[in-house]
Amino acid sequence: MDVTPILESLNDAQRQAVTAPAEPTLVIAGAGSGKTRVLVHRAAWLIDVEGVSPQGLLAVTFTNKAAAEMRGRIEALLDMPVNHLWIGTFHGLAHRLLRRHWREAELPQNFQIIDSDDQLRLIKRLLKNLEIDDSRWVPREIQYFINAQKDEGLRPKHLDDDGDPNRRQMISFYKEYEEVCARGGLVDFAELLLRAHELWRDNPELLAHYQRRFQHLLVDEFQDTNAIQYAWLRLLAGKEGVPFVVGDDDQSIYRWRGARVEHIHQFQKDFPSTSVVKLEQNYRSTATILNAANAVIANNNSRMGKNLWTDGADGEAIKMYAAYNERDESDFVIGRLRDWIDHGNVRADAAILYRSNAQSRVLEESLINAGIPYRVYGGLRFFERAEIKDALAYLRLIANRDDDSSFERVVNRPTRGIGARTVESMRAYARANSCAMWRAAGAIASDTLTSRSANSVLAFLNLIERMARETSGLDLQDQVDHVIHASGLVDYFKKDKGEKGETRVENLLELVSAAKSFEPDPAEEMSPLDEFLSHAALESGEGQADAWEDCVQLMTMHSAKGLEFPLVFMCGMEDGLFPHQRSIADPNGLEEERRLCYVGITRAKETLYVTFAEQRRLHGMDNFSQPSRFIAEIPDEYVEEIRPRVQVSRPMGRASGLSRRQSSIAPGDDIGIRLGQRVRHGKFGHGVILNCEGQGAHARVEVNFETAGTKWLVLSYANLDLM
DNA sequence: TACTATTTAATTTTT
DNA sequence: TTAAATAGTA
Repeated sequence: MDVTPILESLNDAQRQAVTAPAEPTLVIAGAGSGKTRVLVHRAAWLIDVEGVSPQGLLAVTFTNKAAAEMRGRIEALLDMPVNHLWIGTFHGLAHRLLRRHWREAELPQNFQIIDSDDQLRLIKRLLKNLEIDDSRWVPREIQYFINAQKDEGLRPKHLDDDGDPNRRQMISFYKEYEEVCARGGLVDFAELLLRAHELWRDNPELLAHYQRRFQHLLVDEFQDTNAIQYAWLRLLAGKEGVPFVVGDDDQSIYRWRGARVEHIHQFQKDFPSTSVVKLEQNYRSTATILNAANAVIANNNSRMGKNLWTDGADGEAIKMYAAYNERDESDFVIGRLRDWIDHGNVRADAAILYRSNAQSRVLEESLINAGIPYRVYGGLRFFERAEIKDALAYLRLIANRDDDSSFERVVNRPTRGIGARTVESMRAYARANSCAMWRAAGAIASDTLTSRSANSVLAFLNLIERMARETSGLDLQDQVDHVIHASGLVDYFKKDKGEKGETRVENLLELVSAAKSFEPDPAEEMSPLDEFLSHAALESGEGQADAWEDCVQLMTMHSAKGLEFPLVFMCGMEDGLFPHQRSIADPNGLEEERRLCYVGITRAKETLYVTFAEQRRLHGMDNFSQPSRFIAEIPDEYVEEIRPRVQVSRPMGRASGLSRRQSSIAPGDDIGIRLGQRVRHGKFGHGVILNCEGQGAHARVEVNFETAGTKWLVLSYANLDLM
């Protein structure tokens, strides 16, 4: 067996990981150190060299994208398709198990998956049913509570209210929610994982079967596993299994979603024979960028400890720009971007990163003004669009009449004279008789309702039945095509004037082609429609279809994880924004923000800009802020400050700008001032510099004083103190 | 039922 | 500021 292709391109540490013996292995893989490569080569090594059957391997990721990439790269490396290799997301694999063993999992065969949006609607509906004031009990918080419990593997029966009435109410909502889901055959994301775990836990023979089958477990982004995912892995690994997990404790940025970095430590306790391999050589960034990242993350406690290095060049300094306000910041970014593009670079190689989505607005405006094409990541995804969800709801209702979520979604969409009151009486009936809306609708239509609304309701029921009849036996795409028309959705959106309606109709037609290109897996014992619906829930589709054009990339630092760009701007580096206000007080929160900063810095391959605004309009109010503490954590030697456009004097060194050191401004003094600089005047008190002009002894500044208003002052006389 | 005025709240988001 | 959700009105 020639192992050259699998090993030749690897460095020592990577090779050590890839060829590790069949024992639990923990790979700590720094940013850009070849994490995916190690996973891919490990799989190839096991199959090609160790002779493990592809069927004996299970590879788990968090995103569909990562799963697809891994499969593609393994196949490329082995030069053959590996169809029987299970690669998927935690949710995808859990789903597969539940479909196969729906009976043991105590689920109806045609259970449907609901996404977070469906889940939230369902909770709101539930509150209405219980006649609960949803300003006192916020649906989002209930949703968060339920998911947090499920992420921890807890059912209502495991929960204790500790005498806390608030908690007690939450638990009862959780219980209610479960009952509604059970009645409708609905499974949310967290439920997929929890059920799959219980399936194995409660069916030892089944578990034994999978334990025998999957000897080798490959896990990507291990630092992001939540309790239930980890428990699931541990069950599967049992005593004999060989988990091979790859992660980076420094890139754990999803604690708020249940991810627990601690699993990295726990893993070594649970599998005492674990060997640890650290990948620290970085192939992405310049030494300067890596040193900066290392320095920042070194401020965190409780790390595994790791230092990225490269045998490449130092590269250019990190550029820091202190903007006057967010407008100035974005103008600066766009100016630099223009230069860069003018030098023959590709727009798509540049990324603008920010902490929160709201920051994109100003940047977008500047980009539009400058005529630079851009793309914002993280918008609504295809399957999340309202019109698509409408169409899917019809399809789901055809597949499962008991799906109340879908029923309520489309019962009056397009409007067909079934108003809130009618729906309300259906709800009441359904609640009183513990039955689905579908049956309630039938019952009250023949009973309680006025003939007019009864007719409307019957028409709706007939419509669904008719569509079910007419589409049975059709190909998937014909089913979808038929439904979007017969339901009246297409006509309904056509009526919408302007571009919006057009886009919606286009999207609906796009859904038909999505169905057309969808390839059901013959191994799954589901109808193609059920499979398509599950696919739609589990894989919400790409953000935007037109990923073609060469665009500057805008995204949050969270969404940037895993990506890399030659040119990166980190914008809005201000305390309060980044680290975010809501994380600053809590040490754990702050450390997570710092990890996010680490993620951001390590996205850059060659050039990194960090910018902050001294003044920023947030929620319609002007706020003054200090540069992010993370900026101060980057050693001076790696940073070059970019001068403001106004030439008052030299920009103050970083030390003076970022520390509390005070200094008086004297004429001719080299230590100058910047726009946004806070100052104090003997008579006018505290203020902020808005504008500057002139040089040396003639230099004047415009200062906005907190109490005295805005004034122009001659620097040499004003005797301002820098604050 | 649909449109308009008012109120409210404001990280990050795989699946 | 603004977007979304709700309440009120035609």
